[in-house]
Amino acid sequence: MTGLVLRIAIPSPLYKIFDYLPPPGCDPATLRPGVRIRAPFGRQRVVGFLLELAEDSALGPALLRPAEAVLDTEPALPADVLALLNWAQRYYHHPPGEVFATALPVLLRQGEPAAPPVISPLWRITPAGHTALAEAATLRRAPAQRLLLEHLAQCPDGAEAEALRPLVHASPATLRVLREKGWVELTAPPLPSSESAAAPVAPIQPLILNAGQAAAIATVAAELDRFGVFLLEGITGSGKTEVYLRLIEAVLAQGRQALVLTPEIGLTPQLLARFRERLPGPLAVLHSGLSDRERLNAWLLARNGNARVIVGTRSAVFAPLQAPGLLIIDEEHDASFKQQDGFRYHARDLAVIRARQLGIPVVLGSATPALESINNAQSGRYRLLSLPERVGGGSSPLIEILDVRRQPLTEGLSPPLLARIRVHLNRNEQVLLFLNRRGFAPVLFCHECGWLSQCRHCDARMTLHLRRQRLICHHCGDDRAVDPACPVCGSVDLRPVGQGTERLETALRREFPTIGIARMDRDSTRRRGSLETLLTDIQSGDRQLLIGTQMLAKGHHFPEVTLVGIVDADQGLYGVDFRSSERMAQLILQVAGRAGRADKPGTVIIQTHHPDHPLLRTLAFQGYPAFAEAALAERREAQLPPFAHQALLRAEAVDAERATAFLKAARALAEPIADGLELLGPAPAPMERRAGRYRAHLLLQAVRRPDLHRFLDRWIVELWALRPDRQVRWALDVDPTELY
DNA sequence: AGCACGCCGACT
DNA sequence: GTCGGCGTGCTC
Repeated sequence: MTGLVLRIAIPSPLYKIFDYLPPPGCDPATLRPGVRIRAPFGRQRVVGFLLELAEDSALGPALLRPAEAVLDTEPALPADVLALLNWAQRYYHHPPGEVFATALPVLLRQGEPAAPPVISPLWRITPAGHTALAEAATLRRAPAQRLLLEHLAQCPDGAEAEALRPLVHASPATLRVLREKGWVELTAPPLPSSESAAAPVAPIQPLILNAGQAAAIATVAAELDRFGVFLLEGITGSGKTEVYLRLIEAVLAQGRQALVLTPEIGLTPQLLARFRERLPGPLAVLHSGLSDRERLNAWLLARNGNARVIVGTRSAVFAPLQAPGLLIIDEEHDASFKQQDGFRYHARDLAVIRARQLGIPVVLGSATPALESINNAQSGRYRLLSLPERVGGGSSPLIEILDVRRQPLTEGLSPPLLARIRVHLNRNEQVLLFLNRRGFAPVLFCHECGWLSQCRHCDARMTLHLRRQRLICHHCGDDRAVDPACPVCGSVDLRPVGQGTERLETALRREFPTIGIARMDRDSTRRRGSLETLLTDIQSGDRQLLIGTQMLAKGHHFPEVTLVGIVDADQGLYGVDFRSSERMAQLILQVAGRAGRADKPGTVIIQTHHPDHPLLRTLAFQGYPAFAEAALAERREAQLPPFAHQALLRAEAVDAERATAFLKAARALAEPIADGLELLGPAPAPMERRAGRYRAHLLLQAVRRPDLHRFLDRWIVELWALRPDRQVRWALDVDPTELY
């Protein structure tokens, strides 16, 4: 008999839960699972998370230290998030302390009190402001002020500063000026009590829905009170967002909340503006661009129910909700939902688990669903909702395959593609070229001695960035000046090999000297605000030719684009990863979906050296569903996911031998208990050396998921007991999506 | 991961 | 004589 023992998740990478005695003189009533606890840990003090109370400890009672203080009066996380984290910890076999820490905003992890959130004040136009706006003469020379004033005139309830930010360049300064003139004022918003928030929202102006939208809404709306996974498949422009909005309105009318997850780049000001405009009350937004304080504030608004709609990226799947009613995952196929380091969870998969635990629906939306999701729909685990038509009619873009074999390419562009570009430019239409490789050229090569711009730390070449005059490794970030001569033989005959967006831009400027060109990639949009400027220029028609990487494939729509060129589809066709063709297909269609509108459908031209590739042809001539069908058939044949389930043990070390030795030992432990499993490896990772470390893999595969997890439950314990030397870093990745 | 301890080499 | 390099061990 020990008395009360606290089981605490301590933020450390150890595969353990730690037992403590209650803090001296603490009221046992405060010890509820989910409260944060400050405790001594080794020589430090940390903030842990109370998982459960127990009567005794496997460790002798004499060895337990008392915790220091209970930091919360109420659990920091609601029961459903605790249940989700417990599930995720067991499923992903990740150290509990790190799992529980990911669900808390940084400030709470550091022990900050969870004080009530601050609701941002609202900016509102004053009567004097209305008068000023009515006089034509005023503000003629202050367009930014005028824009804000006009916008606020349309918002009788006022608007958050954050919502005004995208409208003009320096909105805080402009607002300050307007306030000094007495034309706008700052008002405290009414604090929405849960009752008033629960009241049905005012009916919105009826917008005509097409049959697919109406059916999708009706189907989900009829089942808001129970668990169900709905795969909402609809091409770009088919009105998925409208379906989300209607369902959210239905959930709000029941006094419940909706949680919407989007890819990081998908969380655009346009999307948020549309949500703010349509949905009542403050919107809680959770993404990586927030300060710790803003993030905590939004998180608390979600938890106490002041925010009825929560929009966020991956980690928002753990957002606390006061009355959860609906989960939505937009662009559910997007790779950014899978965390690629540390706790490698998949937010889409966890959203499904969370919805099941809560007994509420979850909607997965995409124009190009993941093959896993399509398979789940076919097997009846998910319900498929299709939006086959574009809103306002119009057809999908026509896709053409352009055989570039034996064609004279100018910087990667074939004569037929150049001719087509010219036709569209002459018609004063916009053209978009997609090339998923930034920089000028992926390699610099010495024609004299064969030297290549090899990275010192990786098995990769350094990319030439001509404008910045640097060679940059896109894998480790190493960066050095470009020598005018070969570092080995001194020859000045250095040649850039292959194409990047920078080179494409240069070539097109030469080819079309009078045309405005916009390049959108991480390099050209690095400066804050430059992306916005570029988008404005594109919308105004100043730039007729758009070049970009996948940055261009997400979020933004370019209605005046009538021709899309996929400069190089070949990387995706025979990639090292079995998912590369799926990703290429999704990317092509995402890019295609950026273009055109109902009365001006776009054309997509795919340049390839493999015009007979069956999957590429299926995609081009029969569309994504047929492509998915064919790709799934190949996966089934090869016994690859989703027809098999994988886990990947990764190891890396400066010294290759140590990494492999660990994986060999891990394999030896696995063999006697690997019933129903296939073990592959240890094998070097596709890029064996990266950032100065050698990386190797052991892949585990099972046809039946329970076999895999029964195995992992036993194996993970033995792996931790292996205690490889400190040089080796290892991690288990359950359901890996990237095999590099 | 942190953090301390501990044991060897080159500095004011 | 000490400062500091990083190998090793531990964290309820």
